[in-house]
Amino acid sequence: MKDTAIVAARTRVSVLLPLPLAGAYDYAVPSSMTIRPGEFVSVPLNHRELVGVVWDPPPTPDLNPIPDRRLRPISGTLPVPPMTESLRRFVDWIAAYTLSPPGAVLRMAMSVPAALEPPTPQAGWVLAPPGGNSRPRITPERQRVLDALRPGEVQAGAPLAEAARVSLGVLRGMAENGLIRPALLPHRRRFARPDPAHPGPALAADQREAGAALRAAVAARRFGVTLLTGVTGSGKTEVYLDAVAECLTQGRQALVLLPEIALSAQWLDRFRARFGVAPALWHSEVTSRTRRDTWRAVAEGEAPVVVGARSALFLPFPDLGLVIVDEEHETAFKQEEGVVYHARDMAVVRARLSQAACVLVSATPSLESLTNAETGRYALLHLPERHGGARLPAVEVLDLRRTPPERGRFLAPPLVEAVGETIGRGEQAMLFLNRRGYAPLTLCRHCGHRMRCPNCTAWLVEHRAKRLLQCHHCGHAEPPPAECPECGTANSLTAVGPGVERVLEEATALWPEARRLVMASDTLPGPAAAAEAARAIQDREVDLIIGTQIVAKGWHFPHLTLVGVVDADLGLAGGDLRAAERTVQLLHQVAGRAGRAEAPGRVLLQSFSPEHPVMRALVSGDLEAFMQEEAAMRRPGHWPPFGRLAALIVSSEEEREADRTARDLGLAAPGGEGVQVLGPAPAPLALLRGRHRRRLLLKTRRDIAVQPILRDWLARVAVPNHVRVQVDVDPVGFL
DNA sequence: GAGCCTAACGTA
DNA sequence: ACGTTAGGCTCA
Repeated sequence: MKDTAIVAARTRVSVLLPLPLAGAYDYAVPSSMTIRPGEFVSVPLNHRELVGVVWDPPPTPDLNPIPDRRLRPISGTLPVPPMTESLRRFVDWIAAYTLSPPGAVLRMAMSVPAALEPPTPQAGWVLAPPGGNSRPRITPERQRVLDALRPGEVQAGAPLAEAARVSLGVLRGMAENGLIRPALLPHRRRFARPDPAHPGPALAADQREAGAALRAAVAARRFGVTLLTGVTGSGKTEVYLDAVAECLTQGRQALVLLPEIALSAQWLDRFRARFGVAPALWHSEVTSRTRRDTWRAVAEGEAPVVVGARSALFLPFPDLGLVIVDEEHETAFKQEEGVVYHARDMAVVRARLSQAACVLVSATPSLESLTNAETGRYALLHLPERHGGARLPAVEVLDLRRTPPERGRFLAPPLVEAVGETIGRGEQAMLFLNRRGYAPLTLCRHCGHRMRCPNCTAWLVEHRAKRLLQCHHCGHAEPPPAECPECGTANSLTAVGPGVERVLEEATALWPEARRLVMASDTLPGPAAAAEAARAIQDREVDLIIGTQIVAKGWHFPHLTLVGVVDADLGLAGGDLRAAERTVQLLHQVAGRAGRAEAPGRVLLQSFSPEHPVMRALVSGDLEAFMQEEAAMRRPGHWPPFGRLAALIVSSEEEREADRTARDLGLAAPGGEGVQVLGPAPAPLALLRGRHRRRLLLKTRRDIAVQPILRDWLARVAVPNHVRVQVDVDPVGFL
């Protein structure tokens, strides 16, 4: 049924409320009201008024409906464009796929309650028509106001007064004298329309070709997915911005999803270079006023392009024509709390339900997307080379067994030498270590006691600058004790292993003259700090960058020619299915920061196992072959993407309760052809935020859906209060 | 999600 | 007997 179909004849409708209820509730429609599906309505629930959305009749009618006479009436409708059918189906789809209550998903699409209220019209001033009997005096101040206002133009008081360099009192006086009159400001268009014809940067031949293919996909106005790959620095962004331009020409809206949007000032510069204006932004740092305006502008079709984090998927686009997921391999797209979903996969669904083109972009695509490209479900576009004279950096492994660092140090002599040479030449170097703080472990030299988090199965990380031992999982922090809490020996606690702070300390000793900058999430709080750091690096105010994974994300540092990876083996330990894939992706992205202009780049990987397939892939640069080996390892056991996986995480503050429920689930485990349950076993973080966690994994063949099996399974097991069973369909990272 | 009910516990 | 609090239930 189309959204526009009027169902005035209905006396009752289903209303989905943004609450974790099992389903929609029915309400009576007063005869004076015309209600369409998707309408935002205010309804009574218990003793309060709530805003919900008129939902479509459920496919199977309720066997035990509330009788009409017991229904409560809808109180009113809200003056907002109704939720589109495609967004309603998206909410239903995610709820069914993730086994979440639909209302919990709806809440994500109603995250800005203020946007649903009628906008308060803003007052301003307009020139009064000439004439009238009295001739008011025109002072210089008044003249400046008259000059600042064009005939018929309405301006708000504060900016008008500022433009005319007068106080607000002058405006009031002029109004009394009939020179100007109050008027309502026209609805301000806050989002400039990006101009698809704006002259953007010149594209190379292969970029133009890929751009044309994407344009054709957008112009088809049909659903389809394209995987856009290409080495780091090959200009993928400019290519997909071409697709955005086509989408604008088609008069439809475009959505670009980025991980860690807050840190992408450089990305916005590129957008501005292509279109002349900035896009609408959507992420957690956007202020409430802007959120409200953005939500409304999107709903009214006045924000043609939105760039945002994963939650932007739930914005009310009336005519979405293109969804782009940049850095599609990033695990940051996985939402781990509340409704557990993967934004990359949901972007594909959103595009399908909106008849839109979808483009997944990465220099290091996930095995999931590569496999979909191989089987023909996705189209594949590949940009083979860097442009502007830049070449891919040369990658070497530094064997730490043969050239170990000095005792108590973490940089091996060849790396120390390379960094010294690089900054000596006036170029920039980067040391990458994916670990915040000073040291990951504090150990008693006397008794071997390790400083552990009281709430989690984790060591406390020393942050020396803050004089704290911190847990990176729950936020627990304590000052480092003077003596060992176990054996009482004084001054016996030692820092073991490096974090970026400790690498900085070593760098300071080695190159006291070099200008150093640490980039980590806790040293760059917020987008402004990150943007400032990027500017300082681009303007060559920095010689040596020491950073965690935030340095891997899409930065363009033209003067950076050397990247040293302090611990390339980090991340390979542990039984994670995707550990190798993720390490290759991360290190390849980090390596890709080097040599993005004329000067060639060099990458040194410090490793204890240079023969590991991950190191070999990085050195050869042949990621394709590496991914094929990965595929060959996962295919026989039906591991993703060649099979399906769902995790049940059982957690409780009482260890025995968690164990008992996990065991009960294990006893009730489903089976049969192509269905397998692994566990229960302690979850990788067996204790997290004070809760004991057990995990079961359901693995099925690709042609078997996990949701009905999970629903059945959970229905057969009684879960006591205080025990939580969290369902994670398609888990990434085995937390 | 939030108010309301109930049960359990504490206090005089 | 009465007040307080925590947890569970229900909402159309």
